[in-house]
Amino acid sequence: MPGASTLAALRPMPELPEVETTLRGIASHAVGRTVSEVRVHEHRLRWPIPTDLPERLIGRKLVRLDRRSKYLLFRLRQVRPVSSDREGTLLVHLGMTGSLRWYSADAALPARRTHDHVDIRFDDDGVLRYHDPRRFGAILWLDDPADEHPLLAKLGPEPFTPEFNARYLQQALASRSTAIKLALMNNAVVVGVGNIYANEALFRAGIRPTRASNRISRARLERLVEAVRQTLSEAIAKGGSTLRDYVDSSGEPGYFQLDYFAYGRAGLPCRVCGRMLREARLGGRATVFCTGCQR
DNA sequence: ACCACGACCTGCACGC
DNA sequence: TGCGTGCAGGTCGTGG
Repeated sequence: MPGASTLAALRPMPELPEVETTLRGIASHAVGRTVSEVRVHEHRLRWPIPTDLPERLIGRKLVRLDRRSKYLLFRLRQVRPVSSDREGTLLVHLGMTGSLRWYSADAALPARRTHDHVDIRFDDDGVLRYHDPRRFGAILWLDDPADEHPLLAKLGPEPFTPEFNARYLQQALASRSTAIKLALMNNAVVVGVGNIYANEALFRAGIRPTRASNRISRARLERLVEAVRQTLSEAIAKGGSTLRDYVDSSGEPGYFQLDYFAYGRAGLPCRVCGRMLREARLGGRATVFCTGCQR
């Protein structure tokens, strides 16, 4: 068990693996259910939760649950009072401290705690509860086609699709002299890479976070693409890194965490070469790297 | 067109 | 002990 200060330094946030883990946890319970009740206790998130959210959701059946970038997209189709092809999308973003937890009907729903902002009840009496201390998250209703919504329209490729490859990256970065770490975290370049995984992927790829984006060889971009995928997929496989605030959809405090090479390790010896890891600030974010392993 | 940075928000660690 | 300060971080919006 690491000391308390170490834990604090390693407090992960809902990055893509955590969002993916949440999706998988919820989908098995909620898909196919119809919304029966919606309670909004606090509407002040990043944007106000629409006041008509209950009437939008009630009587609609969750037909699919998708993820685009770090957005969870609940596809809902009208079934009551009359069935129709009307479909809409509930968009949920966890911000930095948000979590969604499913409470099955088998047990009594626990009393609301501080920062429990929304309850969505389904026809089997299961409840999806949104919790978000810092309220950086978002809950919005999108009329279809949701993909044309401004929040989704200009997003870059998903890291696991074939579109995200070294050729694409080289072209996307060709006109950018900005630091590669900032480019990686730019959602127009590729989605789903936040601060933690940007640090880790760059370490694994052997690329200095401050390096100019358009000064990286194709071969090294190949390595970067692989590093991004490996870092994310390892984290997903481990159930998402878990942090103080983040709880997965069943409420288990995740004890899974990537063995970080860089993130949160400034001043500690590099696990590969032993040199002391350096810290810089890039775009206001903690940036950790090894002067020996990363060029 | 591009880029840097402020703002949003709470909880926690830290120093005086 | 208690208080003030800074940091954590996703991402939109703004100003350069």
